[in-house]
Amino acid sequence: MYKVIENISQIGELLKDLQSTNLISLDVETSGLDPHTDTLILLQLKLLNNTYIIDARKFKQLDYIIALIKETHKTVIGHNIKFDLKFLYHNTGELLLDVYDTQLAETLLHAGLSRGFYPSLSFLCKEYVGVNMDKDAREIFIDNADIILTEKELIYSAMDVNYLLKIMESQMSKIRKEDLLEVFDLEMKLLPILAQVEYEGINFLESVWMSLYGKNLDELKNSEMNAINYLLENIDISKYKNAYEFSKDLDIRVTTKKLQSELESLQTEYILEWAKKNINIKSNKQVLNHLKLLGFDVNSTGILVLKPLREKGNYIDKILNFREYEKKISTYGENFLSYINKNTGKIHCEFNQIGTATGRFSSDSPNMQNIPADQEYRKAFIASPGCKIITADYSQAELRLMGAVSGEPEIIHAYVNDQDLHKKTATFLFDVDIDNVTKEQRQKGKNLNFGIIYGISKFGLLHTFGIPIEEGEVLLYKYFQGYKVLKEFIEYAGDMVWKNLYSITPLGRKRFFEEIDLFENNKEKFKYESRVKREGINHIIQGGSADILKQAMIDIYYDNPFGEDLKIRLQVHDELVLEAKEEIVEECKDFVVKKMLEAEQPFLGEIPAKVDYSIEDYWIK
DNA sequence: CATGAAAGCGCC
DNA sequence: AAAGGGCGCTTTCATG
Repeated sequence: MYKVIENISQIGELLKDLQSTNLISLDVETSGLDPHTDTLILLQLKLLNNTYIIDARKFKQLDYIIALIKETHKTVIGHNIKFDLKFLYHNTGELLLDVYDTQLAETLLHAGLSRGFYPSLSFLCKEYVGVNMDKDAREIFIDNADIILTEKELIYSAMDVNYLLKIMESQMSKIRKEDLLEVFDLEMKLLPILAQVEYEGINFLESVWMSLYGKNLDELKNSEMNAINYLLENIDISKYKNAYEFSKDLDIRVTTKKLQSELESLQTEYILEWAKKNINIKSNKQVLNHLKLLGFDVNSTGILVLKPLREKGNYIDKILNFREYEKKISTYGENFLSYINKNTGKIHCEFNQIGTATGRFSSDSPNMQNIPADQEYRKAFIASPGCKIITADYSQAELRLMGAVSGEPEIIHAYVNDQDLHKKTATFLFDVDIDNVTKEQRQKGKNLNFGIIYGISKFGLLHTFGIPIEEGEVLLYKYFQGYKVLKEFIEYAGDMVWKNLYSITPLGRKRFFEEIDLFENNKEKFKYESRVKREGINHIIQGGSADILKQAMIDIYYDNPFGEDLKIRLQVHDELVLEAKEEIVEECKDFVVKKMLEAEQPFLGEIPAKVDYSIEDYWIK
């Protein structure tokens, strides 16, 4: 059963229980998803076998309770607890730091498995406790801040904290069995940091963004007109009897019989006018037909296919030009303003700390990890008054880590002696002295270096860089003649991944692969085996690098001597964006860089860790 | 009309 | 034999 708490006189038993246990199951009910604009309605706590439901609208000493839990270092168990932390932080000013998240733990235990796998609370209750949770309490409270509580709401709310401890215990035994304790610990320490980062958001200067929008909107319209005009001038309209014939060839959808007959009666001289209005070059299906009419032999309109065929002023040039602006206007235009928080005026994206199979973050609402790298866009994300933005990123984190985990002496030697690794690779590829490497040769060296991390083949080199198959084959051969130990490592690691059906980062993060028994044929099996090896090897490097930046974030946060004067704002895979008080920004930068280097160095052996940084009024690399 | 897949492309 | 890793957002298009 449960006990409802509405005022201070009712907390005696709760305080007594707090002295007897270190484990608290916790959940909140709110009127919506945004801590800045929505209302905290209930806080449910389960300690030992007692469930307390605090009506946060009436109970005035919530800050006291949360501070007590925080200061006595109780472990707070929740499901997607980042959400709860943000609401509690907003309502009490206290950020709980000792947490266990059942959802995050489950994600960690299944990293890489079954796409779209979503560990909901009801799923875990069924899985670990064998209980069917018939209804989610959350929905009852949405947009219902003034709800009058009846037994129904209270029972549902109590249910949400009822099984968390049991789930945690079962998960912990799995975590130990899988030897995931260290990475688990890393994730749980990171979690509250992200709650605060998301809660605080980053300043956004709408005027900078919208002046780009205005400029790009003109460019978009021009480029669209250019493309359509070019198309209509370069295909033979006279061969079509009427507009319907033309629409079929262009694959413009004609959905009704009525429209069809109208088009059939539209004679040749009116086709152009109609076409100008109805051709949609955002439709790649249509563009593919345009290209065929213009004599290009292509089966896709993707940039990798089109780029080699691009010539200044031809249709492909015009389409690619249009697409560039279309992206800017649609994803990075007016729509983006809807992410400005009504209360704070800032952007509060979500960071999903195990948003990927490899252990990298993902970001959404908005995705702050794919904002155009142009200075002009990033200038819209600015420091608060009296503050500066520090941008700090690892230099070639993945390549350094690849050198270290493989033990490849040539890579180690290059970094130890501060050589340009891409140039060094070029010396192997083209049998030249490092001082005589041309720009083009260095570029190919770079392509190969990154390609290797991704498990590229000679076909991939053709597809991505247009390097002919024969040349690609030679380049790969020479690459591995130069980096023999790396080649051995890749082969060994691939065999291990395929044998174990998981791969593992230096910190111990695992990425799992499905066991598939039944293959239709050897071809299918070979295909899967290749994929597992490729993705598994990549996980060691990509996931290993992710571990390092996560560790750095933890060290920066928990050792921060500057308090409120230094804050993490964003994370972009190998880069941190922070904000610091102007007067002490140099010291803050030194501290951040030091912590990042210290997090990376233990994984690099002899290879020196390296961090680049900048200090500006806005986000810039 | 709603929904989901696919294509395409922004970032590291 | 297959043929570069990891994401999220926007648009079109097919389906029910």
